[in-house]
Amino acid sequence: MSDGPRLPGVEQEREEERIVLHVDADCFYAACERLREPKLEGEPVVVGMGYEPGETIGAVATASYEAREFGVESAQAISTALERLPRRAGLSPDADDYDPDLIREETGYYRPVDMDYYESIAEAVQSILHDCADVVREVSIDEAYLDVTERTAWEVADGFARHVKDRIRREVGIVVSVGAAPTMSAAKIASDYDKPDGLTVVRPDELRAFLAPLAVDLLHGVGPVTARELREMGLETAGDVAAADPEPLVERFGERGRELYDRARGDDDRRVEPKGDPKSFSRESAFAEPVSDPGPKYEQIETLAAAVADRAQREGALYRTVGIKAVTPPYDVNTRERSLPGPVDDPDLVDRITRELFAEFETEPVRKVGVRVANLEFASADQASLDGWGHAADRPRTDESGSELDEESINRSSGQSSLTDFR
DNA sequence: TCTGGGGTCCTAGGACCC
DNA sequence: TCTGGGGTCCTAGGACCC
Repeated sequence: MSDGPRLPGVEQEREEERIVLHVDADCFYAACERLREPKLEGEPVVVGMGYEPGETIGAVATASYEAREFGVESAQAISTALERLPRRAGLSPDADDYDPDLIREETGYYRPVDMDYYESIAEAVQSILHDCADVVREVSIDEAYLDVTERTAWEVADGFARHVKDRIRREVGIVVSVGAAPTMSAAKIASDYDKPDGLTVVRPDELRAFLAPLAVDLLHGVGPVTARELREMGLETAGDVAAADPEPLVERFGERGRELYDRARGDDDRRVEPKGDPKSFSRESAFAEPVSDPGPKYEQIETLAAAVADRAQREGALYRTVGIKAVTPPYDVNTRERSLPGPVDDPDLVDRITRELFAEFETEPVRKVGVRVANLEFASADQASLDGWGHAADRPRTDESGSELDEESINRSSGQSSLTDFR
Protein backbone atom coordinates (compact mmCIF):
# COMPACT_ATOMS: atom_id res chain seq x y z
CA MET A 1 0.00 0.00 0.00
CA SER A 2 0.99 3.65 0.01
CA ASP A 3 4.37 4.34 1.48
CA GLY A 4 4.08 8.09 1.50
CA PRO A 5 5.24 10.28 4.37
CA ARG A 6 3.45 9.78 7.67
CA LEU A 7 2.43 12.15 10.35
CA PRO A 8 4.39 11.41 13.51
CA GLY A 9 1.42 10.30 15.60
CA VAL A 10 -0.31 8.30 12.94
CA GLU A 11 2.16 5.45 12.86
CA GLN A 12 1.35 2.41 10.80
CA GLU A 13 -2.33 3.16 10.79
CA ARG A 14 -2.21 4.14 7.15
CA GLU A 15 -4.15 0.94 6.83
CA GLU A 16 -4.19 -1.15 3.77
CA GLU A 17 -7.44 -1.03 1.80
CA ARG A 18 -10.29 -3.00 3.25
CA ILE A 19 -13.13 -4.57 1.38
CA VAL A 20 -16.33 -3.94 3.29
CA LEU A 21 -19.74 -5.34 2.47
CA HIS A 22 -22.95 -3.88 3.76
CA VAL A 23 -25.83 -6.35 3.61
CA ASP A 24 -29.33 -5.01 4.01
CA ALA A 25 -32.49 -7.08 3.76
CA ASP A 26 -35.24 -5.58 1.63
CA CYS A 27 -38.47 -4.86 3.52
CA PHE A 28 -37.37 -7.44 6.02
CA TYR A 29 -40.51 -7.76 8.14
CA ALA A 30 -42.74 -7.95 5.08
CA ALA A 31 -40.39 -10.51 3.52
CA CYS A 32 -40.64 -12.63 6.67
CA GLU A 33 -44.42 -12.49 6.57
CA ARG A 34 -44.32 -13.72 2.98
CA LEU A 35 -42.07 -16.54 3.98
CA ARG A 36 -44.72 -18.09 6.16
CA GLU A 37 -47.67 -16.89 4.12
CA PRO A 38 -46.72 -17.30 0.48
CA LYS A 39 -50.03 -15.94 -0.77
CA LEU A 40 -48.69 -12.48 0.24
CA GLU A 41 -46.15 -12.73 -2.54
CA GLY A 42 -46.58 -9.86 -4.98
CA GLU A 43 -49.31 -8.26 -2.84
CA PRO A 44 -49.12 -5.02 -0.88
CA VAL A 45 -48.05 -5.92 2.67
CA VAL A 46 -47.94 -3.57 5.65
CA VAL A 47 -46.40 -4.66 8.94
CA GLY A 48 -47.60 -2.52 11.84
CA MET A 49 -46.05 -1.85 15.23
CA GLY A 50 -48.33 -1.43 18.19
CA TYR A 51 -50.95 -2.68 15.79
CA GLU A 52 -53.58 -5.31 16.49
CA PRO A 53 -55.44 -7.05 13.70
CA GLY A 54 -58.50 -5.06 12.80
CA GLU A 55 -57.43 -1.96 14.73
CA THR A 56 -56.39 1.42 13.36
CA ILE A 57 -53.73 2.38 15.91
CA GLY A 58 -50.00 1.83 15.63
CA ALA A 59 -47.44 2.76 13.01
CA VAL A 60 -45.98 1.24 9.88
CA ALA A 61 -42.82 -0.72 10.60
CA THR A 62 -42.35 -1.98 7.06
CA ALA A 63 -44.31 -1.53 3.86
CA SER A 64 -43.64 -3.76 0.87
CA TYR A 65 -42.80 -2.03 -2.39
CA GLU A 66 -46.29 -2.80 -3.65
CA ALA A 67 -47.72 -1.00 -0.61
CA ARG A 68 -45.40 1.96 -1.11
CA GLU A 69 -46.97 2.47 -4.51
CA PHE A 70 -50.06 3.58 -2.62
CA GLY A 71 -48.17 6.12 -0.58
CA VAL A 72 -47.73 3.94 2.48
CA GLU A 73 -44.47 4.79 4.21
CA SER A 74 -42.43 3.57 7.08
CA ALA A 75 -43.23 5.29 10.40
CA GLN A 76 -46.59 6.41 9.12
CA ALA A 77 -49.64 6.12 11.37
CA ILE A 78 -51.61 2.99 10.53
CA SER A 79 -54.70 5.15 10.25
CA THR A 80 -53.06 7.15 7.46
CA ALA A 81 -51.83 3.99 5.76
CA LEU A 82 -55.36 2.59 5.84
CA GLU A 83 -56.69 5.68 4.11
CA ARG A 84 -54.26 5.20 1.27
CA LEU A 85 -54.40 1.45 1.17
CA PRO A 86 -57.52 -0.10 2.72
CA ARG A 87 -57.24 -3.40 4.47
CA ARG A 88 -58.01 -6.42 2.33
CA ALA A 89 -61.55 -7.29 3.30
CA GLY A 90 -62.35 -10.48 5.12
CA LEU A 91 -61.67 -13.58 3.13
CA SER A 92 -65.04 -15.11 3.72
CA PRO A 93 -68.35 -13.32 3.26
CA ASP A 94 -69.22 -13.85 6.90
CA ALA A 95 -66.08 -12.11 8.18
CA ASP A 96 -66.75 -8.90 10.09
CA ASP A 97 -64.98 -6.65 7.64
CA TYR A 98 -66.14 -8.34 4.48
CA ASP A 99 -66.92 -5.75 1.89
CA PRO A 100 -67.77 -6.95 -1.61
CA ASP A 101 -67.32 -3.45 -2.99
CA LEU A 102 -63.63 -3.26 -2.22
CA ILE A 103 -61.63 -3.92 -5.30
CA ARG A 104 -58.91 -6.43 -4.59
CA GLU A 105 -56.27 -4.51 -6.48
CA GLU A 106 -56.67 -1.48 -4.24
CA THR A 107 -56.33 -3.21 -0.90
CA GLY A 108 -53.46 -4.63 1.08
CA TYR A 109 -52.62 -7.07 3.80
CA TYR A 110 -51.91 -5.75 7.29
CA ARG A 111 -49.97 -7.81 9.81
CA PRO A 112 -48.75 -7.07 13.34
CA VAL A 113 -45.03 -7.21 14.08
CA ASP A 114 -43.89 -10.64 15.24
CA MET A 115 -40.36 -10.08 16.48
CA ASP A 116 -39.74 -13.63 17.63
CA TYR A 117 -40.39 -14.96 14.19
CA TYR A 118 -38.28 -12.29 12.48
CA GLU A 119 -35.43 -13.03 14.90
CA SER A 120 -35.47 -16.64 13.90
CA ILE A 121 -35.18 -15.73 10.22
CA ALA A 122 -32.48 -13.16 10.98
CA GLU A 123 -30.43 -15.81 12.75
CA ALA A 124 -30.43 -17.96 9.65
CA VAL A 125 -29.24 -15.02 7.57
CA GLN A 126 -26.59 -14.10 10.12
CA SER A 127 -25.13 -17.56 10.19
CA ILE A 128 -24.56 -17.32 6.45
CA LEU A 129 -22.95 -13.91 6.89
CA HIS A 130 -20.58 -15.26 9.52
CA ASP A 131 -19.77 -18.04 7.14
CA CYS A 132 -18.83 -15.52 4.44
CA ALA A 133 -16.67 -13.11 6.45
CA ASP A 134 -14.01 -12.94 9.11
CA VAL A 135 -15.64 -10.07 10.95
CA VAL A 136 -19.35 -9.30 11.03
CA ARG A 137 -21.03 -6.35 12.70
CA GLU A 138 -24.76 -6.72 13.06
CA VAL A 139 -26.23 -3.25 13.14
CA SER A 140 -29.83 -4.26 13.46
CA ILE A 141 -32.03 -7.24 12.82
CA ASP A 142 -31.83 -6.82 9.06
CA GLU A 143 -28.48 -5.15 8.45
CA ALA A 144 -24.80 -6.01 8.85
CA TYR A 145 -21.29 -4.99 7.83
CA LEU A 146 -18.79 -7.62 6.76
CA ASP A 147 -15.04 -7.30 6.43
CA VAL A 148 -14.22 -9.61 3.56
CA THR A 149 -10.75 -8.31 2.75
CA GLU A 150 -9.24 -11.75 3.23
CA ARG A 151 -12.00 -13.52 1.34
CA THR A 152 -12.01 -11.74 -1.97
CA ALA A 153 -10.34 -9.09 -4.15
CA TRP A 154 -11.67 -6.03 -5.93
CA GLU A 155 -11.47 -7.69 -9.34
CA VAL A 156 -13.94 -10.35 -8.23
CA ALA A 157 -15.81 -8.52 -5.49
CA ASP A 158 -19.04 -8.42 -7.43
CA GLY A 159 -18.97 -12.19 -7.83
CA PHE A 160 -18.36 -12.57 -4.14
CA ALA A 161 -21.23 -10.26 -3.24
CA ARG A 162 -23.44 -12.14 -5.69
CA HIS A 163 -22.55 -15.37 -3.94
CA VAL A 164 -23.60 -13.95 -0.55
CA LYS A 165 -26.89 -12.73 -2.01
CA ASP A 166 -27.62 -16.01 -3.70
CA ARG A 167 -26.90 -18.09 -0.65
CA ILE A 168 -29.26 -16.02 1.48
CA ARG A 169 -31.99 -16.21 -1.10
CA ARG A 170 -31.56 -19.91 -1.72
CA GLU A 171 -31.11 -21.05 1.86
CA VAL A 172 -33.41 -18.65 3.71
CA GLY A 173 -35.64 -17.20 1.00
CA ILE A 174 -34.82 -13.58 1.82
CA VAL A 175 -33.77 -10.95 -0.71
CA VAL A 176 -30.97 -8.63 0.35
CA SER A 177 -29.18 -5.68 -1.20
CA VAL A 178 -25.42 -5.60 -0.97
CA GLY A 179 -22.94 -2.77 -1.23
CA ALA A 180 -19.19 -3.28 -1.46
CA ALA A 181 -16.76 -0.43 -0.85
CA PRO A 182 -13.45 0.34 0.84
CA THR A 183 -15.19 1.98 3.83
CA MET A 184 -18.17 1.23 6.03
CA SER A 185 -19.94 4.47 5.23
CA ALA A 186 -19.60 4.03 1.47
CA ALA A 187 -20.65 0.38 1.65
CA LYS A 188 -23.78 1.46 3.48
CA ILE A 189 -24.64 3.97 0.78
CA ALA A 190 -23.84 1.44 -1.94
CA SER A 191 -26.23 -1.17 -0.54
CA ASP A 192 -28.97 1.45 -0.69
CA TYR A 193 -28.03 2.56 -4.15
CA ASP A 194 -30.06 0.15 -6.18
CA LYS A 195 -32.51 -1.42 -3.79
CA PRO A 196 -34.32 -3.76 -3.86
CA ASP A 197 -32.25 -6.79 -4.78
CA GLY A 198 -29.33 -4.43 -5.34
CA LEU A 199 -25.66 -5.13 -5.87
CA THR A 200 -23.34 -2.16 -6.09
CA VAL A 201 -19.55 -2.32 -5.98
CA VAL A 202 -17.58 0.87 -5.44
CA ARG A 203 -13.87 0.33 -5.98
CA PRO A 204 -11.37 2.55 -4.21
CA ASP A 205 -10.57 4.57 -7.31
CA GLU A 206 -14.28 5.18 -7.93
CA LEU A 207 -15.15 6.27 -4.43
CA ARG A 208 -15.02 10.04 -4.76
CA ALA A 209 -16.83 10.03 -8.07
CA PHE A 210 -19.51 7.72 -6.67
CA LEU A 211 -20.21 9.96 -3.68
CA ALA A 212 -19.99 13.35 -5.39
CA PRO A 213 -23.45 13.53 -7.03
CA LEU A 214 -25.37 12.12 -4.04
CA ALA A 215 -27.74 14.40 -2.13
CA VAL A 216 -26.38 15.21 1.33
CA ASP A 217 -29.19 13.46 3.12
CA LEU A 218 -28.02 10.15 1.71
CA LEU A 219 -24.98 10.41 3.94
CA HIS A 220 -25.32 8.37 7.08
CA GLY A 221 -25.95 10.67 10.02
CA VAL A 222 -27.59 13.42 7.99
CA GLY A 223 -31.27 13.64 8.84
CA PRO A 224 -33.87 16.25 7.94
CA VAL A 225 -32.48 18.90 10.31
CA THR A 226 -28.87 18.68 9.20
CA ALA A 227 -29.83 18.38 5.54
CA ARG A 228 -31.81 21.59 5.73
CA GLU A 229 -28.98 23.43 7.42
CA LEU A 230 -26.50 22.15 4.87
CA ARG A 231 -28.69 23.34 2.05
CA GLU A 232 -28.89 26.71 3.75
CA MET A 233 -25.11 26.75 3.60
CA GLY A 234 -25.37 26.09 -0.11
CA LEU A 235 -24.30 22.45 0.14
CA GLU A 236 -26.61 20.16 -1.78
CA THR A 237 -24.49 17.16 -2.61
CA ALA A 238 -21.73 15.13 -1.05
CA GLY A 239 -19.45 16.63 -3.69
CA ASP A 240 -20.35 20.13 -2.46
CA VAL A 241 -19.45 19.12 1.08
CA ALA A 242 -16.25 17.44 -0.05
CA ALA A 243 -15.16 20.61 -1.85
CA ALA A 244 -16.21 22.96 0.95
CA ASP A 245 -14.07 24.59 3.59
CA PRO A 246 -14.36 22.28 6.60
CA GLU A 247 -14.01 25.09 9.15
CA PRO A 248 -17.59 26.42 8.98
CA LEU A 249 -18.84 22.85 9.12
CA VAL A 250 -16.92 22.15 12.28
CA GLU A 251 -18.04 25.46 13.73
CA ARG A 252 -21.65 24.75 13.04
CA PHE A 253 -21.86 21.02 13.72
CA GLY A 254 -18.94 20.35 16.02
CA GLU A 255 -17.40 16.92 15.82
CA ARG A 256 -20.16 15.80 13.49
CA GLY A 257 -19.16 18.47 11.02
CA ARG A 258 -15.69 17.06 10.73
CA GLU A 259 -17.12 13.58 10.31
CA LEU A 260 -19.51 14.78 7.67
CA TYR A 261 -16.71 16.36 5.73
CA ASP A 262 -14.59 13.22 5.94
CA ARG A 263 -17.40 10.91 4.92
CA ALA A 264 -18.31 13.09 1.97
CA ARG A 265 -14.72 12.75 0.78
CA GLY A 266 -14.75 9.00 1.26
CA ASP A 267 -12.53 9.16 4.33
CA ASP A 268 -13.62 6.73 7.01
CA ASP A 269 -11.02 4.68 8.85
CA ARG A 270 -13.44 2.77 11.07
CA ARG A 271 -12.79 -0.95 10.97
CA VAL A 272 -15.62 -3.44 10.97
CA GLU A 273 -15.83 -4.68 14.54
CA PRO A 274 -18.37 -6.89 16.27
CA LYS A 275 -20.98 -5.04 18.23
CA GLY A 276 -20.16 -4.64 21.93
CA ASP A 277 -22.44 -4.86 24.93
CA PRO A 278 -25.60 -2.77 24.89
CA LYS A 279 -25.54 0.61 26.68
CA SER A 280 -29.15 0.75 27.77
CA PHE A 281 -32.45 -1.08 27.80
CA SER A 282 -35.76 0.67 27.47
CA ARG A 283 -39.42 0.06 26.93
CA GLU A 284 -42.06 2.57 26.06
CA SER A 285 -45.66 2.60 25.04
CA ALA A 286 -48.11 5.13 23.73
CA PHE A 287 -51.69 5.69 24.79
CA ALA A 288 -54.41 5.84 22.17
CA GLU A 289 -54.91 9.44 23.28
CA PRO A 290 -53.37 11.69 25.95
CA VAL A 291 -54.16 10.52 29.48
CA SER A 292 -54.44 12.86 32.46
CA ASP A 293 -55.66 10.41 35.07
CA PRO A 294 -52.67 9.25 37.20
CA GLY A 295 -53.98 5.68 37.54
CA PRO A 296 -53.41 4.32 34.04
CA LYS A 297 -50.11 6.16 33.73
CA TYR A 298 -48.64 4.65 36.89
CA GLU A 299 -50.00 1.30 35.85
CA GLN A 300 -48.19 1.56 32.55
CA ILE A 301 -44.99 2.76 34.22
CA GLU A 302 -45.13 -0.21 36.54
CA THR A 303 -45.55 -2.63 33.66
CA LEU A 304 -42.70 -1.09 31.70
CA ALA A 305 -40.43 -0.95 34.75
CA ALA A 306 -41.00 -4.64 35.39
CA ALA A 307 -40.34 -5.48 31.75
CA VAL A 308 -37.11 -3.50 31.65
CA ALA A 309 -35.84 -4.92 34.94
CA ASP A 310 -36.68 -8.39 33.73
CA ARG A 311 -34.86 -7.84 30.47
CA ALA A 312 -31.75 -6.67 32.32
CA GLN A 313 -31.93 -9.68 34.56
CA ARG A 314 -32.25 -12.10 31.68
CA GLU A 315 -29.31 -10.50 29.93
CA GLY A 316 -27.19 -10.53 33.05
CA ALA A 317 -26.88 -6.77 33.23
CA LEU A 318 -26.51 -4.53 36.27
CA TYR A 319 -27.63 -0.92 35.93
CA ARG A 320 -26.63 2.24 37.72
CA THR A 321 -29.08 4.68 36.16
CA VAL A 322 -32.87 4.49 36.04
CA GLY A 323 -34.94 6.88 33.97
CA ILE A 324 -38.40 7.65 32.68
CA LYS A 325 -39.83 9.42 29.69
CA ALA A 326 -43.09 11.29 29.48
CA VAL A 327 -44.30 12.64 26.16
CA THR A 328 -46.75 15.49 26.65
CA PRO A 329 -48.83 17.19 23.97
CA PRO A 330 -48.19 18.38 21.40
CA TYR A 331 -45.11 16.21 21.32
CA ASP A 332 -42.75 17.30 24.04
CA VAL A 333 -40.33 14.62 25.11
CA ASN A 334 -39.43 14.91 28.78
CA THR A 335 -36.85 12.66 30.36
CA ARG A 336 -35.84 12.28 33.98
CA GLU A 337 -33.18 9.99 35.34
CA ARG A 338 -31.37 9.20 38.51
CA SER A 339 -28.03 7.51 39.02
CA LEU A 340 -27.22 5.26 41.93
CA PRO A 341 -23.91 5.03 43.74
CA GLY A 342 -23.31 1.57 42.40
CA PRO A 343 -24.66 -0.98 39.92
CA VAL A 344 -27.69 -3.00 40.98
CA ASP A 345 -30.07 -5.64 39.78
CA ASP A 346 -33.16 -4.72 41.72
CA PRO A 347 -36.59 -4.72 40.06
CA ASP A 348 -38.28 -3.25 43.15
CA LEU A 349 -35.89 -0.34 43.14
CA VAL A 350 -36.60 0.29 39.45
CA ASP A 351 -40.28 0.31 40.26
CA ARG A 352 -39.86 2.82 43.10
CA ILE A 353 -37.51 5.15 41.32
CA THR A 354 -39.60 5.28 38.17
CA ARG A 355 -42.69 6.14 40.22
CA GLU A 356 -40.82 8.91 41.97
CA LEU A 357 -39.46 10.34 38.77
CA PHE A 358 -42.85 10.18 37.15
CA ALA A 359 -44.61 12.03 39.99
CA GLU A 360 -43.83 15.30 38.24
CA PHE A 361 -46.12 14.27 35.36
CA GLU A 362 -48.76 12.65 37.51
CA THR A 363 -51.53 15.04 36.63
CA GLU A 364 -50.35 16.19 33.23
CA PRO A 365 -51.79 14.87 30.03
CA VAL A 366 -49.35 12.30 28.68
CA ARG A 367 -49.46 10.52 25.35
CA LYS A 368 -46.56 8.18 25.86
CA VAL A 369 -44.48 6.87 28.75
CA GLY A 370 -41.18 5.04 28.86
CA VAL A 371 -38.74 3.41 31.27
CA ARG A 372 -35.04 3.00 30.78
CA VAL A 373 -32.01 1.59 32.58
CA ALA A 374 -28.49 2.60 31.61
CA ASN A 375 -24.92 2.66 32.75
CA LEU A 376 -25.00 -1.07 32.28
CA GLU A 377 -22.41 -3.44 33.60
CA PHE A 378 -22.26 -7.00 32.54
CA ALA A 379 -21.15 -9.59 35.02
CA SER A 380 -18.40 -10.55 32.71
CA ALA A 381 -15.84 -12.75 34.36
CA ASP A 382 -15.96 -14.40 30.99
CA GLN A 383 -16.14 -11.55 28.55
CA ALA A 384 -15.87 -14.47 26.17
CA SER A 385 -19.60 -14.69 26.73
CA LEU A 386 -20.01 -12.38 23.76
CA ASP A 387 -22.19 -14.97 22.20
CA GLY A 388 -24.62 -15.40 25.00
CA TRP A 389 -22.77 -18.05 26.94
CA GLY A 390 -23.06 -15.98 30.10
CA HIS A 391 -24.32 -17.91 33.09
CA ALA A 392 -27.18 -16.14 34.75
CA ALA A 393 -26.23 -17.80 38.03
CA ASP A 394 -22.86 -16.07 38.04
CA ARG A 395 -24.47 -12.70 38.04
CA PRO A 396 -23.90 -10.73 41.22
CA ARG A 397 -27.03 -10.79 43.28
CA THR A 398 -28.79 -7.67 44.38
CA ASP A 399 -27.99 -8.53 47.99
CA GLU A 400 -24.29 -8.50 47.36
CA SER A 401 -24.02 -5.29 45.39
CA GLY A 402 -26.90 -3.72 47.28
CA SER A 403 -25.22 -4.20 50.62
CA GLU A 404 -22.38 -2.01 49.50
CA LEU A 405 -24.70 0.89 49.09
CA ASP A 406 -25.29 2.69 52.33
CA GLU A 407 -28.57 4.52 52.40
CA GLU A 408 -27.00 7.87 52.87
CA SER A 409 -25.08 7.68 49.65
CA ILE A 410 -28.17 6.65 47.75
CA ASN A 411 -30.06 9.60 49.15
CA ARG A 412 -27.24 11.91 48.38
CA SER A 413 -27.07 10.78 44.82
CA SER A 414 -30.80 10.92 44.37
CA GLY A 415 -31.32 14.16 46.16
CA GLN A 416 -34.31 12.58 47.82
CA SER A 417 -34.90 11.21 51.25
CA SER A 418 -37.93 9.12 50.50
CA LEU A 419 -35.79 6.39 49.04
CA THR A 420 -34.63 5.44 52.51
CA ASP A 421 -38.07 4.18 53.29
CA PHE A 422 -38.00 1.71 50.47
CA ARG A 423 -34.80 -0.10 51.18
C1' DT B 1 -45.37 13.52 8.24
C1' DC B 2 -49.20 15.32 13.83
C1' DT B 3 -46.14 10.87 15.89
C1' DG B 4 -44.46 3.54 17.26
C1' DG B 5 -40.58 1.47 19.70
C1' DG B 6 -35.76 0.47 20.70
C1' DG B 7 -31.47 2.10 20.42
C1' DT B 8 -26.77 5.32 19.89
C1' DC B 9 -24.09 9.39 20.23
C1' DC B 10 -23.36 14.35 21.12
C1' DT B 11 -23.82 18.77 23.57
C1' DA B 12 -24.25 21.94 27.23
C1' DG B 13 -24.68 23.55 31.89
C1' DG B 14 -24.04 22.73 36.72
C1' DA B 15 -21.95 20.38 40.72
C1' DC B 16 -17.97 19.10 42.67
C1' DC B 17 -13.02 18.27 43.27
C1' DC B 18 -8.19 19.56 43.31
C1' DT C 1 -12.60 36.69 49.45
C1' DC C 2 -15.67 38.01 43.36
C1' DT C 3 -12.06 34.60 42.16
C1' DG C 4 -8.02 30.31 37.97
C1' DG C 5 -8.14 26.35 35.40
C1' DG C 6 -8.80 21.56 34.47
C1' DG C 7 -11.22 17.24 34.97
C1' DT C 8 -15.16 14.24 35.78
C1' DC C 9 -19.79 13.07 36.63
C1' DC C 10 -24.67 13.91 36.25
C1' DT C 11 -28.84 15.39 33.91
C1' DA C 12 -31.81 16.92 30.04
C1' DG C 13 -32.50 17.41 25.47
C1' DG C 14 -31.83 16.64 20.58
C1' DA C 15 -30.57 14.43 16.16
C1' DC C 16 -30.36 10.36 14.05
C1' DC C 17 -30.82 5.30 12.73
C1' DC C 18 -33.57 1.06 11.80
